[in-house]
Amino acid sequence: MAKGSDTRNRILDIAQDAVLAKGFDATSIEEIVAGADITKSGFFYHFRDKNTLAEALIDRHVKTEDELFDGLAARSSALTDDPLQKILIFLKLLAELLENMPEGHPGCIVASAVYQDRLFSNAVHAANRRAVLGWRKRFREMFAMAEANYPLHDPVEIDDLADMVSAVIEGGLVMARGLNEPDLTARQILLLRSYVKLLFQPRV
Amino acid sequence: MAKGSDTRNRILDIAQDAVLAKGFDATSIEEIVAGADITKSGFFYHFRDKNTLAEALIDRHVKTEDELFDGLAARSSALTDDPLQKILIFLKLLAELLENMPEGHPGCIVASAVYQDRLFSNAVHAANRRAVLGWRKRFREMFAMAEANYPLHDPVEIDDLADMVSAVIEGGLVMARGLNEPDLTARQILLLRSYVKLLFQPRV
DNA sequence: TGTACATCAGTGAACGCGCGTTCACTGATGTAC
DNA sequence: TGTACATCAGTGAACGCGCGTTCACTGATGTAC
Repeated sequence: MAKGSDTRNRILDIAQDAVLAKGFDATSIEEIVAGADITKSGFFYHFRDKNTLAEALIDRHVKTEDELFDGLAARSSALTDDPLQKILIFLKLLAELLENMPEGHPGCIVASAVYQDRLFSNAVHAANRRAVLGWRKRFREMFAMAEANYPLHDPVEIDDLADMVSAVIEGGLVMARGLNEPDLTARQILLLRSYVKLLFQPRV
Repeated sequence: MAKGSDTRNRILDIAQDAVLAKGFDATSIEEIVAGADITKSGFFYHFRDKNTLAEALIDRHVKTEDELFDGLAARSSALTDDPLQKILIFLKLLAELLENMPEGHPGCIVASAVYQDRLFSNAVHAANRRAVLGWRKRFREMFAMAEANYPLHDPVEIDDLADMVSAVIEGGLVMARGLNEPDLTARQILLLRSYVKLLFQPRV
């Protein structure tokens, strides 16, 4: 009944949930195939081995997240022409989105892989690296536009600022999990937004 | 020759390195005892099971880190009486410290456990929670002192600000690992410092 | 000071179970002529 | 339109290995009388 690519996506869905809940290593192929209602050999038809699953998981996750960020950027661009306001709206929308996303926020898969990296193949390592560099590039462009229009009130590197978006998200997710306070990440994003405001915004 | 507590600490040292390198699950008791030059049964004399090792690892790590933070706080207190300056110096010292600590920074063990938590017993979970709450309490006190003396230039919660220190450290470590840029974390701390300055410091 | 017993810090061998992976095979669908 | 072959999306059984854990035992040190 189900086509091959359906099964493959079902495997990825189930695997993602499990990996976010308890880590890649603790997620067995056995439990994935039980959830997807296929046999273990069915799994190996779709993925050469467990590393290939990890790679696919990261790549798909990054793609989803990129689309999500693109959407937020488009929405904030539609609301203003000012590059600084665009960032501030973007961060506000991001915080709202994270607040309404109690479990399984984006970012986790990458962080989760980062903390087990010796375990993984170079391909997985590389996928992770691409993901983080992609975030840096995206946010750097946003901040560079703001910097061109507004003088910084403190001399900081735009690249570092770009990384701070990812760092605050990732760190927020770690804290949110450790404390079981799902909205902690959103509040951290709003603090970052406050920083951006103080850093760029002309003083009254 | 070696006393019991020496062996125990040797086990913890070796386990910590391995856990930071590849995660708790991927670290086998076998490899730990090989490094510590004892037999597997020797390990089980010191730790009832693998969960108990995780607990001990977190607790010891938190203790070390608390002492480290206490040291930085004492040094910055010695340099100034002003509560805001104290925070700024503290963050500067922290950044310097992280810069000179290429591998195995503090914070990792907790984050690493956070991302595999379903795997662990409640005791491990609780140890992690205590750790994060301890950080919040420490930094909240520092920021509360500053707030009492300086008006905030943007209305933010002191508790969130306190969490931001931990979040930026944890997030920075994730990014640093993902990109293999060890000094990324230190630079993120300095950005946080810039935020604190802009948020509290009277404008000229 | 000597003896008896207890505790400490382990050893060595064995266990069973779960896991990732392989392999030969299969029924349904697609394609060529 | 029918037949032959190929590909797709799996099944089912078996594998071997590594892992966490257990258990009976041991030599060295500490303590009581």
